[in-house]
Amino acid sequence: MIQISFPDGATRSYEKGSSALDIAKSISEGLARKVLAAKINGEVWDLTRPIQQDATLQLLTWDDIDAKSTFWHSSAHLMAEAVEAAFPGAKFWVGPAIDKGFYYDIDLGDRKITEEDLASLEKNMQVLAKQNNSFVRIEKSKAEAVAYFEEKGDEYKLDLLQNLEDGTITFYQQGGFTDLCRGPHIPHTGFIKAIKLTSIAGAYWKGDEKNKQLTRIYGITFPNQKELDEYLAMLEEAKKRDHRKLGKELSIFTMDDDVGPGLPLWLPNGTIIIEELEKLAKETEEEAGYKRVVTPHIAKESMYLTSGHLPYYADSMFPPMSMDGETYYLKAMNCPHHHKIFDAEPKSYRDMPYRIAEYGTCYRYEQSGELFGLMRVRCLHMNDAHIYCTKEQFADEFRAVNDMYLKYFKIFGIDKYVMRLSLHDPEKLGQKYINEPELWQETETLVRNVLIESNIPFVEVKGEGAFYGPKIDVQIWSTIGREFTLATNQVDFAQGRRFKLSFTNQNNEPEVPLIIHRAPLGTHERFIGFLLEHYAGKFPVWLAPVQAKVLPISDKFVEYAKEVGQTLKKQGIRIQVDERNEKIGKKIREAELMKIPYMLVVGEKEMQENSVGLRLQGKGDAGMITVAAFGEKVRQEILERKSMD
RNA sequence: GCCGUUGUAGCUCAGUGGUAGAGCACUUCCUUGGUAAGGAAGAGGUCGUGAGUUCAAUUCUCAUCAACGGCUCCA
Repeated sequence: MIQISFPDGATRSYEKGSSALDIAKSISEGLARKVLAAKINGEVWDLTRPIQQDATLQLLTWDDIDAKSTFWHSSAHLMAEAVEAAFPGAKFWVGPAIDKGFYYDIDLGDRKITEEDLASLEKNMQVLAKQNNSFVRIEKSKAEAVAYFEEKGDEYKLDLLQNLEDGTITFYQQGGFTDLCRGPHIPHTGFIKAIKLTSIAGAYWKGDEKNKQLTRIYGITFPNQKELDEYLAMLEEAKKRDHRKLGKELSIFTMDDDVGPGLPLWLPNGTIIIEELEKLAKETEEEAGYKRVVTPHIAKESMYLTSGHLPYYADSMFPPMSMDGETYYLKAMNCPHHHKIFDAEPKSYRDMPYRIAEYGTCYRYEQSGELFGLMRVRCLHMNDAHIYCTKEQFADEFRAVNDMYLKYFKIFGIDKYVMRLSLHDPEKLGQKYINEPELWQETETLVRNVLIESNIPFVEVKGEGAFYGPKIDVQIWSTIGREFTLATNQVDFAQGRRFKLSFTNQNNEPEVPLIIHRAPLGTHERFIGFLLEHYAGKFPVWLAPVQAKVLPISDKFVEYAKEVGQTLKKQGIRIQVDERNEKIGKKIREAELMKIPYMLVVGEKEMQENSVGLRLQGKGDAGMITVAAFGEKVRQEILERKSMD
């Protein structure tokens, strides 16, 4: 007998070799029908795999994230079975579960799969699923496994095998499909009731662009049709929040073929948001002891050789231009210019920390396939600043920058983000990272400690650092699930020396400053793209391009509406008057669609009482209010940069 | 940059080997209406661009540009 302990603390005895499914059945038949996989001693197992020793057991149903992964991984196998039937000889690389669904990378040889094929694959998957084929775990020795795939001529699986240790290799088989696979899997295909193959894409083998491109098919499955329908409906909802769609609807920005890809044109509405953000940044930075600077958009090649950017990033800078025998580049970053400002006048320890800030315009030649609305562009306006400080000042300065981030996030109500401590990869020292192993260690520890001391939750990621030092990136996800770095806070121990920057310390010796690069509001492009999605276009009053719109009931009240408009405009409120000869319902509808926070309906009653009929966007009629009281209320909300309830 | 898809009016989208259509938006007129679309008329497109096939191309072929879904990249 073996002892099985359950999550609630209970322990029960079972016969040696019992499976998790046997145990589930012993508890209840209903549970046994629902359960998809089991966690044995914290490791996810097939339900049918015999348990030979005492263990802790957790039965996993659809609600559990590990069960979903198992379910989707099994669905990938089911899809592979359908693909193999439709494209005999197809070779399979890997087919993992992902956040939402699964994919499989496939080498189809010369054949091509099209969107139309997806429908027939889906149908065949339905048929195969209904056969309730079991996922059978088969153990083989490595030699047997190698022989099997050599016979099959499958170089992909042979490659996978190479990296596996000698010993037992597991295969899984369902219906007519067998695959090298670590598992685990759900008991049988019958659980998969609702299937949607979502897209076809190219994907480089092993993610390396020098390798052959495989065909990747993405899909998602559910244990019932209802959940699939809900999922598809949710995707539709997400599309409505897409900043590209909202940006057009709300006249925030536009793109034009003649201007060029990735070069957004900011329309008047978008420009208002830009200016409000800059106002916020300038106030905040002024308060935090930054000085403002302005630098040119171009610089000579020599400066980027000094900075060390050129060898690392030449490919993603716009090609150089030649003038008077000199080579110039459009700037892709502001730091070298700022270093030159630091260097323009001699500095002593009394000048430190020296903080300079600029909304710098940068140009980056992002690969054409990478451009994405406002989130990934070729012309960007960065909320940039550089802090030059002594080693002793570093921790305080770095902490102050983090605090500034948190202050901003509070204003914008940003709570869904991940702070990522991005470190170097020791294997790439000298290639992707400056070859200073000890300095890396030292600064990474410094940054980590600041985060720990400030009680900021974070994750560490190797190989994501800048070439000159570690950094903290704030990661966000667009409504369609793409990941972006919204803001960044970086340490730089390299450029100070490269630019021969120094200050005179208290011992009258020259000392190289540490540099902090920071951009809490990221770039206008990405930040506004993010805000559009974050607020679903419903900007708080202080950011809203039009803060209130006066809607006269009929022509008779246009004069009064204009008066109200003038009064509020004088108070600094961004206001419009809808003078058109339209019914009030239509004026309201359009103001609602433009997501204008306050609609001021004016007619006979309001005119007599020097009032407006207040309507709140998305909430409806809020009753009468005097013009004076409304002006006071809105001025206060703007001043506080109040977020909408 | 790579794989795949798409490109028709300001927007959303139909459609055809014989030089194009709807709804909304726009203009004018009628209507003066109290909280999400009042009515009528009108104007608006060299069908992304270039070349080829054809008597004839928006439609077929090729190239190119751009957008979209991914991959790679992201100072």
